[in-house]
Amino acid sequence: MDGPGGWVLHVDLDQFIAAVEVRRRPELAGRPVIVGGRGDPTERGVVATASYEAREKGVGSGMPLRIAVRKCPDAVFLPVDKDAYDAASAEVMGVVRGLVWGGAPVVVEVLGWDEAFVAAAPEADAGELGDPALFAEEIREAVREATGLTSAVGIGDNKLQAKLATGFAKRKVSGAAAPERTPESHVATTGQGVYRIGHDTWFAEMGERPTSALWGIGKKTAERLAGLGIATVDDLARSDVEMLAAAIGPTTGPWLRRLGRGVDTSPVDATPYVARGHGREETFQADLTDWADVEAETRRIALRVVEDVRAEGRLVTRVGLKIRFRPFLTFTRIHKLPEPTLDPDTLAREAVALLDRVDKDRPVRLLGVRLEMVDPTSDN
DNA sequence: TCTGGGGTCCTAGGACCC
DNA sequence: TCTGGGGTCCTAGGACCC
Repeated sequence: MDGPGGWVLHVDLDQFIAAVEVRRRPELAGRPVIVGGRGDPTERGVVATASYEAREKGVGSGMPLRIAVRKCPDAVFLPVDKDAYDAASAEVMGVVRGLVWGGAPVVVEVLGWDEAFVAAAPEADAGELGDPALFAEEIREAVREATGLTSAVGIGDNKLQAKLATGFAKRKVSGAAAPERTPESHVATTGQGVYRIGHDTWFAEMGERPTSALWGIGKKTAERLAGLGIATVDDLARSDVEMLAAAIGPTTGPWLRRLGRGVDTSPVDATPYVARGHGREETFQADLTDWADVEAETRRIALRVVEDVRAEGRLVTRVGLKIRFRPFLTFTRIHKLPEPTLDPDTLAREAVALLDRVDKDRPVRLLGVRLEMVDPTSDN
């Protein structure tokens, strides 16, 4: 549901991880800061976030730390501190949830550490909502005042549009060139850090962009679409839905076309997130060559995941194993248990048993264990 | 690439049953 | 053997996102 005003807002914190680190260590302000792995750029690991100063040197998310340190040798490297980001995120989301719009507390759907959709509650007074851009500024100011963290806010007629609008808002904040605009869509432009896309401006904003600009279309899907003669959002919007269904899949094909048209009917849903499962995986600093070590590490990781799952008290129905061999060959194996259980030894043995279903002839780079839990909304 | 870790959802194919 | 047609369950992998 989009709420009484029909608007959806999307809040996205600026440089969240780097900002949290700089907030608690102000002496880092203005320096290139790279957060990733254990904070040691000689180890295996990738960049989680790079500050603007590091980005200017060509460092970006997902880049191996060993490459990042070459591009930016004077950067400060910090380990990923999940607990700190969890806490900062809870601070921010608490502020957002406390906001009132149209006389009622807003509906907030948290997307991750640093993002949330916001909509007016069904019981809000539509006549009192006013300009959504003003409320967007109110969100940004409330978050900044309470936490010291800055953000951008996108406004849309649905979640898809709001999410994409935030990207445009950030482009303005970071000082990069604003997206090209038609005279009509220029009207939609609001202050720094806020941007609106609606059905009225969708094709002017998005039509000529590549399909990969859409939320949900990555490199692979963009390439597949290009193979079908679909390069831009306009092309996708005009594509034949039967052809897409046949070429891409009965669910995904039609969904892609809806993306191209800026259509998204999914509601802003404040229901607390319930995980399907939990997993842990670990890339070893040195590949494991002794199979006894592989079994011992699998057991250790499995027991860690059991602890995570036990915290929720839901029984485990499936046990999955992920193994990555040198050089980068990845396999998954999964097994449905005859009976759901939470017994650590049983689950660890199930994980180790899955190792028998892969070849044991190469050094092991990564091991992962995933435990899927009973669906809380059904009997099993 | 020197290529993390935590998730979600979808698809395809095989097994199995009637 | 010149080997039906669904429907459902299970597994492996792909793709995407933060």
